[in-house]
Amino acid sequence: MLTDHHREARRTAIVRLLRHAPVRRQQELVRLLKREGHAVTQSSISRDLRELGVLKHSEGYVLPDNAEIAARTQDNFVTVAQFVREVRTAGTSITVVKTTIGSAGSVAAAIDKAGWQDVVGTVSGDDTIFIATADARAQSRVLDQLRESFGV
Amino acid sequence: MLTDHHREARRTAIVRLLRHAPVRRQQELVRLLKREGHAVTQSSISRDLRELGVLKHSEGYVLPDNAEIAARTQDNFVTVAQFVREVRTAGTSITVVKTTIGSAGSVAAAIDKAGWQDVVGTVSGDDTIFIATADARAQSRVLDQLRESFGV
DNA sequence: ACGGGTTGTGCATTTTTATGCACCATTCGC
DNA sequence: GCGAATGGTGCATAAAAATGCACAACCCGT
Repeated sequence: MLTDHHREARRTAIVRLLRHAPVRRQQELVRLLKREGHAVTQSSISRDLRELGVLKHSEGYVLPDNAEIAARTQDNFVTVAQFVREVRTAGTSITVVKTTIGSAGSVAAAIDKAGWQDVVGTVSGDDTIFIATADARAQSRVLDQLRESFGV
Repeated sequence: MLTDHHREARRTAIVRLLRHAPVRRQQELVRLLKREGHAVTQSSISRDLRELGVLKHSEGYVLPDNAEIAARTQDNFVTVAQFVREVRTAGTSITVVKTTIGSAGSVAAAIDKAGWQDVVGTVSGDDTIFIATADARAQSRVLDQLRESFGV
């Protein structure tokens, strides 16, 4: 049995995949998830979709609105991940996250709420977030977590 | 092979049934439709739902929004039927339709658009429509058509 | 009147989705 | 440390939905 974390990470990936392109069959979703490192069968996917409140249209699966998604996952990032455009390092202590215009505040709030130990602090403008870390090693761990959370 | 009219009448009934209560299986819809006089099998229902753009949620079928429904049926009444509360005769030449507040105009427009020969004219207030007919026989035919169109 | 084309439908089957059951890992209480 | 409870998962299968095919009815052009 895997951990809750694996399940939540998979469900976050499902949401992202469904936003990205139409998926018409659960087996197709199994294949796409496998490509991302999530080994899972159709029966678990069926349960995930039901618990996420996803709808089935003849042309593909449709996500419920963001409020419902947020309520049904334990992932702070699932509803803001879509606004993240780019994650890059600047030197050894600053990590920069670019978002869509106007969304930096929401994304920064989600990062703060995650309470990552390695984050010394964050500051956000309109479409840019600076994340400060103590050193390059901490920066590297934060980068990994950002990439996992936002799927970039 | 039945006529287009039968198909459209059945699809209007499907929309009304799905608004009324949750339906989780196509076979259940077959049964509900049969109760209303529509003899049809699961395979035709599957096609109807696809062509109406209906979505499947784990707790039941979900209608797309009204604009999409209107575009996918040939029925003027399908989107306004839900606002009709009561249909009664007043004497032998007037039929009164009660609607939700503010909706009488939309419902009256749909009746006008239907172009029923027996309708001499209509007048609508905020939540009430008067439909004039030449005589009791014409009134009876209009009543039948109203009941069929609005499912009351 | 006839033939061809189109469309709706049901039957039977295929495909897809949901679920019962068993197993395993983790957590918690004693 | 151990046993019980809980929860996630896959396997196999049941249930549900989608679809290929054949047929029939209607419409239209000749």
